[in-house]
Amino acid sequence: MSAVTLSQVAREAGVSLATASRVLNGSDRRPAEGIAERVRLAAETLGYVANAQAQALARSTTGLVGLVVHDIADPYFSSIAKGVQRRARTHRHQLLLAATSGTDQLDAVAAFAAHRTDAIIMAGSRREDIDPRLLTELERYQKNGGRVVTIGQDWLEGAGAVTIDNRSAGAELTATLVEDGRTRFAFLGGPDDLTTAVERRAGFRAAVARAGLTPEAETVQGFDSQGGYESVRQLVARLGLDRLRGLTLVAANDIMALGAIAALRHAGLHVPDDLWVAGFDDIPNLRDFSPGLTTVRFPLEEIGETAADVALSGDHPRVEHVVGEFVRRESA
Amino acid sequence: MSAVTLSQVAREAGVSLATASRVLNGSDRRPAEGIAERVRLAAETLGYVANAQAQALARSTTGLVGLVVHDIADPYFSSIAKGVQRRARTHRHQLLLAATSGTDQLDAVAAFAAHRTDAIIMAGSRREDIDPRLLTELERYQKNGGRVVTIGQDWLEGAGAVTIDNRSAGAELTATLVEDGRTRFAFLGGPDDLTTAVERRAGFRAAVARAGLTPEAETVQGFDSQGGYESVRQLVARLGLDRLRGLTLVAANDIMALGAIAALRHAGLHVPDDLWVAGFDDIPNLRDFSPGLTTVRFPLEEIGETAADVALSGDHPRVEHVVGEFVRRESA
DNA sequence: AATTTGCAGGAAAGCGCTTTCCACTCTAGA
DNA sequence: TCTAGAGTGGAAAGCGCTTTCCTGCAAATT
Repeated sequence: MSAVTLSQVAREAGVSLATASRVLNGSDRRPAEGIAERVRLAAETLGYVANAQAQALARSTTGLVGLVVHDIADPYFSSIAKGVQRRARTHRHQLLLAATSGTDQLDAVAAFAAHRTDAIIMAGSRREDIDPRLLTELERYQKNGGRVVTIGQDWLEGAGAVTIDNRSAGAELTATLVEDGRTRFAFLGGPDDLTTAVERRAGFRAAVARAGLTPEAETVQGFDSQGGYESVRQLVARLGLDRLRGLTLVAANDIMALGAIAALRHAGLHVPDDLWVAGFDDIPNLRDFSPGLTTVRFPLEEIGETAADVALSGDHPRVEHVVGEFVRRESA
Repeated sequence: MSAVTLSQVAREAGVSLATASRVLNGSDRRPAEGIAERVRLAAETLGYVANAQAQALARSTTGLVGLVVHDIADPYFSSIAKGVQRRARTHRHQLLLAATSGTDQLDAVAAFAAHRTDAIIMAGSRREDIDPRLLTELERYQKNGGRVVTIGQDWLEGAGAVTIDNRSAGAELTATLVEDGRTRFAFLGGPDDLTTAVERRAGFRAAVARAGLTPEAETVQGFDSQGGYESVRQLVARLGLDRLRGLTLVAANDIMALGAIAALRHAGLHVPDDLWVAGFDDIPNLRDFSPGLTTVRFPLEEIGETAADVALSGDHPRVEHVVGEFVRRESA
């Protein structure tokens, strides 16, 4: 990547480097209009494009913000990413994206640190047992002036956060269903080390217990459609079709709920005639799905936007709290 | 973002800058193991993290690859992004993401050029009338040694590409349906300036004409779920419910097809009992949807991977061609 | 008329690295 | 024993910018 440099432009315009820099790349000192015009013309004819790396080095700020997600193809994360991207743009920042399908958040953070992003947004659902090296890396990053904001919970000292009240969401969803007169529940859960999944289940359990009930089953599967599907197969195997009737299945997220409904359909059970299913998140395009999924909405894009704002604007370690909103549709 | 610098490490280790650089940041010259060990220790204790900006400046290569998509929350693009991200990682590159919901691809490309990304992947569906300034910008970028690869069609001289045969896909899908004995067709189309949408429609038209038939309607709407929904409302208004029965609706993509099916459901029509619907792409999680959507599969993640490979490996202006695969499900 | 201000453009010192030379030591060949 | 050759580590010149001073000039002040 060679390219026209600022000094070529300066020479062409017959001015110094300093002047060229001042007119082209912003400064509080504005050279005289005549000169400025000459510089602009020279830049235009030569096709000058500022070198962001050099600028970053000189200014010691990069205009980059890093986002780490688990799986960018998951609508949950892609919605958040969309929000982040939108606000990053208004803050005149570029988005560096890392999808860490595995446990390699560490690599991603290290890469972002190397690129000296102005901020890092951690959207990957937190795992219960955080890799201590991740913590070390993030703390060092913060000490060097980098900002980090976590989405989900507020788990890092000195970092901003957009917290999501998964526990209450789980409890309220379940309580509402109890009020509907439901008495038999099962939870289709995600992996035990995923905080989001764990908290939603905790809320579910609390609400069920408060109603004096006992869940008939709890599964532990992947946090995706496949996980929902497998959960149902497991339930069918363990309880049998008949005992599934009349059950209310609370899935740890919408995607799992969708997978569960598909599995139920394949098993010959119909939602909501035979049993009920609810989820969390209210991912996009749920409206196209039938039966409409009863869920707890979290404004995903907005969460992304807020995260970007927290990361990129004035008062830093700020934490914004997001609560879910019960959305009643046909499935439960 | 201040941080520990290489020269601090060098001083701590009692060696020169050159040696420290050679030990820590890769070089064909490997300093003696004793010295190397000292440097590594110093780096470790000081918490050194190489400054990618400075490295980029010195090496004149950034290890960045830019991806521009229309809407990262659209499963079509997020799947591609997932593939790109995965391969970028194996090529040891970081992903710079720009979502240009509007016409501002130009800004995105300019930003990528400023950041001296090693390559730019244009996944945003091409518009029929390309902004000439976009072309200029991309050509300059290429002249400076940047690689660009386009996804969809091969519309830029000197660029790599992963071409998608939308026209054939449209034709084959339709032809297959004709073979099934369908005679009455309608096309639910995307915007007229979106090449993907236009080509799929062209294929559809050709196949219908070849069968000696005439489409009963063609709509022009957004390329999203909403567009599919609106298309159906329009059809209902224009043709009436009765004339919709027995029709085969070919939507310009899966998302539109899903929106269409939802609209039909709301209108009291059932797929596939009353009429049929088919789409394109085979986006993820379609399996959870009922009725299963008949579609033409394009391996989205794989397309992303290929694009990244074309962008980042040996022989450049390479073009890979992707053809769709008919997938029969219940909806048509 | 003599001085101070105010502001302009330019020279040059970094920003944190990589890499080319260079000087040097040590081994091996004659 | 002498010299060529093979390696070593280090000095220093960039990479393309920003920004601090500095100098010089014209306008403003007495």
